[in-house]
Amino acid sequence: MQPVVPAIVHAESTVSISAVAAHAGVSVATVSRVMNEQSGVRAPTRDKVLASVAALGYRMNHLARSLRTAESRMLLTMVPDVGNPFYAQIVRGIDTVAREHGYFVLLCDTGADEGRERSYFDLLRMHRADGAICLDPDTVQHALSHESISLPWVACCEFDPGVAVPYVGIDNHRAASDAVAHLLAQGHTRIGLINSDERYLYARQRRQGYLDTLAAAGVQIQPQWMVTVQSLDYEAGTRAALELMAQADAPTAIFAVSDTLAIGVLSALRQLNKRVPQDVAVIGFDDIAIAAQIDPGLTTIAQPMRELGETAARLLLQRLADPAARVPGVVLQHNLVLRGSA
Amino acid sequence: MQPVVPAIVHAESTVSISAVAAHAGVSVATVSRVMNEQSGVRAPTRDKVLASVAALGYRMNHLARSLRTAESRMLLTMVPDVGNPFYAQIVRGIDTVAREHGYFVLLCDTGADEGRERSYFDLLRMHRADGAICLDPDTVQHALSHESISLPWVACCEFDPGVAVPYVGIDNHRAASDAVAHLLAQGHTRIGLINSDERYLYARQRRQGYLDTLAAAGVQIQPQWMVTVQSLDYEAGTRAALELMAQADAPTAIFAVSDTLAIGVLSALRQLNKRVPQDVAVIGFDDIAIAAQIDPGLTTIAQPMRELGETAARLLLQRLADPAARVPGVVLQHNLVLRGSA
DNA sequence: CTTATAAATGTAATCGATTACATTTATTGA
DNA sequence: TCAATAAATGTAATCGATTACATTTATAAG
Repeated sequence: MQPVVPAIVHAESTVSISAVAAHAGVSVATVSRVMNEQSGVRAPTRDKVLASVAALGYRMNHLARSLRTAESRMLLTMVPDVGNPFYAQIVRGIDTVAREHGYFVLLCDTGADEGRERSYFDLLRMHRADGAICLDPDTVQHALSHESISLPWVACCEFDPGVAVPYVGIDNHRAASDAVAHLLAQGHTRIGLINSDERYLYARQRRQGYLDTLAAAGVQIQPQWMVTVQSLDYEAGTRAALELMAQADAPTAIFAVSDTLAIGVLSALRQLNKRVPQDVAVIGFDDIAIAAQIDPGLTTIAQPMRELGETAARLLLQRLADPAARVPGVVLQHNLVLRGSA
Repeated sequence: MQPVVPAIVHAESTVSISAVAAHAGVSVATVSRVMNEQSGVRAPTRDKVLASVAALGYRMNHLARSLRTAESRMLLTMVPDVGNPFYAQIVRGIDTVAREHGYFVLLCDTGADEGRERSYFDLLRMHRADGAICLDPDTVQHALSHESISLPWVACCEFDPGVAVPYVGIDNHRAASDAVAHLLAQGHTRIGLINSDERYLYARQRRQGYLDTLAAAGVQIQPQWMVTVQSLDYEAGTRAALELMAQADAPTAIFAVSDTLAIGVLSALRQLNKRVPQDVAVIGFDDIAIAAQIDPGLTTIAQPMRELGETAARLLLQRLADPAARVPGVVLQHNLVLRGSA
């Protein structure tokens, strides 16, 4: 009944280099040379081999090669949350560069959990990946630094200054400062901060940028205007904003360290019948695609997400190519994108 | 100056099973048995081995094991666009189940490109992954079906009915029908459709659901109210909506087959000073997280994204465990989520 | 205290590639 | 045409695990 597939197709999966060699009447060494496009094989021989390869449907077993050559051509990427558009864009950047260089990306969602991260790091030790890019909180990185300092990995966005690992990121202190300065320039002095989990270096740096800029402007800092959230989803932003606005002396502007949080904030303000930006101004961080779509448009600090990913991948590749080389840290430019919300 | 790491750490990467065996004074077979928690090793011997493992910092080389056992414990996941929140959620579902079963997920962004997909499928043939989950358009799947029918993979969301491959998805025809029926019930008769690339089965099915439901209601179908877009980003939705609304006889309701498109539609309507839902009602598809955050909230057809991913992973695992078993197709429930936009 | 039997451990082949080195074949110049 | 040399090809060790089978050691029964 079912008019199915010829038996030969099923055989595909078991064709080895020696089968090809036998079929072509040459040695495995010759087949290997052909497969790797090495010189020193006469054209007729090469053709014979390629014909056998085609006839048998041979695909090289990469495991065997990796075992022998001790490289897997996989790049491990550890992100706290693949679902977050910010990380998704970075991953695309990594993927682009990796593909260009013949690597595949093994994407792992750690949930910023140290245990998961540790288990993923093992993939490096087990030679299942050649190198890793870590986007997890620097505190998590730090916890692992003793055991993994000698492993080939780079840090992206987050990095522990005490760990000698190549990294790429932005100047978070300056970026936060720019955001707050913009709010100050608009006449706001009651500025709230919705910050994420301070295990993240960026959270600590942005808070400091916030504090320093307010201080420099001679604005009194109110601890109750700073709230910390444990996750970056919309609801977290909403909850934080409701908390902030419930205060007698509520802020007139809110700086959220992530666009997802900021969008949650906008929901909260709508719920409270506050107009944005007239009653409360809102500024976010990252400039994810949705920021331009909502109403009002979200004013935010743009990070070069693709470029962050691409750079991280390049740094890693560089390190793999020359493990001895001193790979520098690189800081990319952010910039303030003005839209309707502030 | 730099008070760094003891030399032993660097040695880690080269410790093999035979080194452990030598250190512990046993054979490699015994070490292997201990590592795999097999019975038949006396406690003192086991302890000796484990002590050596710890002392040397041994990590098994998974490549070698995979070569021998012919399994890599990797699951390949091919998605058209990792950046789309819909796919991101599905991926998380896959990841959860994979991890539970000791598998890692190799995530590949194909951009719905047949060539890329083909090259990724090679990972299966090269034994770098044990099985694959494919979310690409069914036309792409179809193009590959001849060569890959015998490979262990399953289809998620998209599937080619002509290819005997396990799949999980929803009833797109019914779902679209539900959406259109809701708009009809609200009194709309001029209903636009923003559909995506019809290489996708879901696009064809949803269009058919749209057409059939209108026909059943005795509503005249206007071809110019159906527009097709090539990508699912917000801008595509905006452009499509502008095109739709530029017509003399513009629709009073728009059904977009993706929430991202629908959000783009809302932008367009705002630009045109149309009120939603009073002037134009909008209904989306997927129920991604942002749908609940915007104003007005997006009425949409919810897909069980996590569950789709989890089910796909389970089907695949099932197939790997018993390649002979006839794995059925499974259809999950969608449901209409009413918010402000329609 | 033997011996039969069960349990623990060891030996060596194997997975499928790569590659140093050995051997065969082709090319060149006299 | 033949030796000398260069080029092509082959042989076999190797990567680091698993595992069937062989061997040694422990336990039980008589």
